[in-house]
Amino acid sequence: MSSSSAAPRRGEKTETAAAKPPMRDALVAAAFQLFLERGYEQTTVDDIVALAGVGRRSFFRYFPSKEDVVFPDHERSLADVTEFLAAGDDADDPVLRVCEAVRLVLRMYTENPTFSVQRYRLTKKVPGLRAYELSVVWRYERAFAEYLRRRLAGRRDGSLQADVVAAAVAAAHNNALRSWLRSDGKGDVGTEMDHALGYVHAAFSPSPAPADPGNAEEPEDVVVLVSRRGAPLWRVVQEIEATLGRDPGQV
Amino acid sequence: MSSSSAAPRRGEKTETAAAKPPMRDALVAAAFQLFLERGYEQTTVDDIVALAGVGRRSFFRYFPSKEDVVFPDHERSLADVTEFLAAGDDADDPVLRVCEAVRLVLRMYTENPTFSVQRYRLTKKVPGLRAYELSVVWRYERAFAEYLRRRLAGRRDGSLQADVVAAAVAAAHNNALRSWLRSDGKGDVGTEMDHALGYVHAAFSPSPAPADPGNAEEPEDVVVLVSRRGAPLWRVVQEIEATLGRDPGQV
DNA sequence: CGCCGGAAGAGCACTGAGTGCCATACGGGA
DNA sequence: TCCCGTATGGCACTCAGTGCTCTTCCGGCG
Repeated sequence: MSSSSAAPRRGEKTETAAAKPPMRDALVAAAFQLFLERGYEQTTVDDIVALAGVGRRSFFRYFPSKEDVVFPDHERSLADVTEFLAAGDDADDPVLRVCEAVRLVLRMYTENPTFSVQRYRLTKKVPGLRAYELSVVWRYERAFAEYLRRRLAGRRDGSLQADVVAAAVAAAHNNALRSWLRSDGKGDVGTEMDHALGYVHAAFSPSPAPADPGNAEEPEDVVVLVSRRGAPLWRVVQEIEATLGRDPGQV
Repeated sequence: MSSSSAAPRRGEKTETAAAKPPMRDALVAAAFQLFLERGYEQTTVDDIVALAGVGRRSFFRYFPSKEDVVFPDHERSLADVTEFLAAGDDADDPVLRVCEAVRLVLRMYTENPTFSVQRYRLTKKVPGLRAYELSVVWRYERAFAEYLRRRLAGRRDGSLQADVVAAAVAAAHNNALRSWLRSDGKGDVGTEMDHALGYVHAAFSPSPAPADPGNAEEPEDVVVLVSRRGAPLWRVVQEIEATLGRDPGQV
């Protein structure tokens, strides 16, 4: 019901990664059936394992906590994202690379729209699940920020830029995703996501100094002119400082 | 040890809000003493109440969960932030208003540096506390985003801008705050915070249409020119679209 | 002076999540 | 057939969190 595994026979070991045991899927299916019937908090782990016909101890072998059964694919998705970022070429725009990475996360949601919508309804109602989802999203954001920190190393305010851009990309992703989930998975998320990411990318001057000259990408020319009157003076000074410091020699 | 209450005598009711019972502070003090001695997870609630000399049930009267005792001031701080944002004039720059609001959060940390540093060391080590802190930060971010959503209503991509700006402001705040906490509370957080917020504010063209003409602030003139070659065409189109759509008539 | 009523706390029993440990069943290889 | 590693089931236990009741304290009031 939940994931993409296609009937791995028991005991079969695929050469690359672990084949998903059917028990895991059975637990997810049983859990969601009960969660949708009675609600998350009204369902105990004993109820789930009773419906799935397995022992209680087995549940916690597959899911470290009751909350984990609601997000069965995030571990793999997070691994995909970090791998994707680690495999990146040093020539491409770091911000764009993160935008590409966040589309991997989106893909995990769109692979199974009905499941994602059901889960969204759950997380919207249950505070505990909302908190858990936050910690999941935070791990993606950390992966983005650490990648950007590596790529922006040496740049002035590189650490700050990494954190802010990672948060902005994640927020844009969440905005488009939630809009899509609210509409029951109808509409074109991809386009909406690109629009949101385009907004973020335009807001932050990307302009990486390409390590490999002669590659396909040329650095962007960005001009930012900020003029303010009547505002608190210290604010203006900081804005100018930040604008100038964002990428020296470019403004 | 923890908060700012100055010995409210028992039974005394201040006219405005609830006077803080000393038991609450005693519980926080006992909890932190044990947390620092043996660690968070190695300390049970029974240990805390035994040290504080109160009944176990009383602990949960003051703190809904064991995690809450680590963040005893956030509820008040969150209330301050929402109140501050609700009291805002419709004339001022919404992004700057949020930047001011986030300084209220910073103030809560700087009011008691040693306490904040101790808590930072705890949250850095304990995953459960990290998750809890995320949910706390998320509530601030939601307050920012909802305020911005109100102020940017009607604007194209107003909801998106609200989410992204709120996330960026929160990320800038966290970046400066964490840097300060890592250095044991030494250094000038305020300046660092202003620098980070200035970066965020410069990245997003703030330009509110002032509801009250003739107020102190004039709208900013912002010109953003993005030129890219060799990049995926759809990306360029989205960037231009996002840049143009950010505030019609301004670019 | 004694009674009363509400608020704050203590004590207790209970549910449910999560863990450690051991027994058992299955399946492949020697 | 035996052996061994793995997957699973079955306890028993700790601990967070909750509902309930009883007590205590305190201020007001007849």
